[in-house]
Amino acid sequence: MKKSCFSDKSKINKYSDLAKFMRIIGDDNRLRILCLLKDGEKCVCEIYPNLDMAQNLTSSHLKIMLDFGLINVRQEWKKNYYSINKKVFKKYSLLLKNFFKNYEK
Amino acid sequence: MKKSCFSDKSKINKYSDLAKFMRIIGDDNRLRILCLLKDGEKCVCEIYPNLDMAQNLTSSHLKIMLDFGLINVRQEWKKNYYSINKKVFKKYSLLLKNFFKNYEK
DNA sequence: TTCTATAATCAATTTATATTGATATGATAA
DNA sequence: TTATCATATCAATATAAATTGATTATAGAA
Repeated sequence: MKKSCFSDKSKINKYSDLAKFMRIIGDDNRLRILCLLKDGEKCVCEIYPNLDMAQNLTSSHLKIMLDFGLINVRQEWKKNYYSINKKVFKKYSLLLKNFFKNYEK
Repeated sequence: MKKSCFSDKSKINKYSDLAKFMRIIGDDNRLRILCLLKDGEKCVCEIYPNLDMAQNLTSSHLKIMLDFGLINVRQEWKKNYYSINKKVFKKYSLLLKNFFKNYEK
């Protein structure tokens, strides 16, 4: 019986990490924010009017993704510019790819 | 300014569907169940002892994935055999691949 | 019929997450 | 200094999801 799904500690951690990542991006608002950011760095003031979200709500979703490491901030004058952390995006992109590898064709 | 992330109805729905899918699999227990099922069809009685989960908890996670269409059931005698719905797996696999397409290298 | 195995369901609880409204911070401009 | 802009944070609330315990349903065996 294959045990690698659950009894191997490093695999369990990998899954729990992947699950957390999916909960981070498994939210309509955050997915839309990411979609905007894929187009390039944006400040909060550009994000929330376009997504029709409250400023504080937008900030809080940005903070969730920032804390997870999915995005970066850069401060300039009074503005905070957010951008995608490509390294982390790549990491999870590959984990997902691996998880689904036998189901793409 | 690129608007396709949020103002195009069909894109919004696509994202909200993808977000829901990620919430479905963004759970350690469900991810571990799926990992088991990738190995082939299993009945509940094979799943919960291996994952050290309560039987009813296992059933409830299976139901969540079944309702979403991610897995199939087949009844035989008193046992319910669950398996991965490859078509649905493929669908989301491709959506994810597309979402991450510029971040794999 | 009664017992047992397999599994689902329900109600209750716990835990986590999202959202809102109000306020605070810090920088710059007037 | 005061006003304003961009943003973050906090407390409160709302909503949703996970988990548990107990019960139910059903099929087959004794």
